[in-house]
Amino acid sequence: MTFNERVFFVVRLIPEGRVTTYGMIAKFVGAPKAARMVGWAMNRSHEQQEYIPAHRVVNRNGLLTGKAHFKGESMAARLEREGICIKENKIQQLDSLLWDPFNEIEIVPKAFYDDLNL
DNA sequence: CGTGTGACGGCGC
DNA sequence: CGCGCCGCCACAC
Repeated sequence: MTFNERVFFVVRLIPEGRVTTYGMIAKFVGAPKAARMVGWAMNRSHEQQEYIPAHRVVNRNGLLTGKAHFKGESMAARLEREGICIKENKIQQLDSLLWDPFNEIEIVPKAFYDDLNL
């Protein structure tokens, strides 16, 4: 799997009403210092066939830094519709909503780490 | 090939 | 607390 494919795989597992951060995803896909690339992957996520809940990815402070890239329903509205409370463009109670892939993902595809030089 | 550009984050000051 | 710097790496040109 490529970097983007690994990122998409993780994002697709985020449940409704929960969020995770660019940095956490970057760590999980084996590129801990490439959080920016996760954001870039989210840009490309629209072009994917499968549904990728990109609105559930926020920055480490809970800010909706990617909101400019959502067409139609806004990023904030999508999150609020899932029961998440947002004030001043920021997720409230981030700690209790945070979905950490390292704690939550039990099984990864065999091919997940294939392209990774560990 | 080279360079610029990010939906970021960690660290230093 | 708020900057600024820089590593990171996929991709467009």
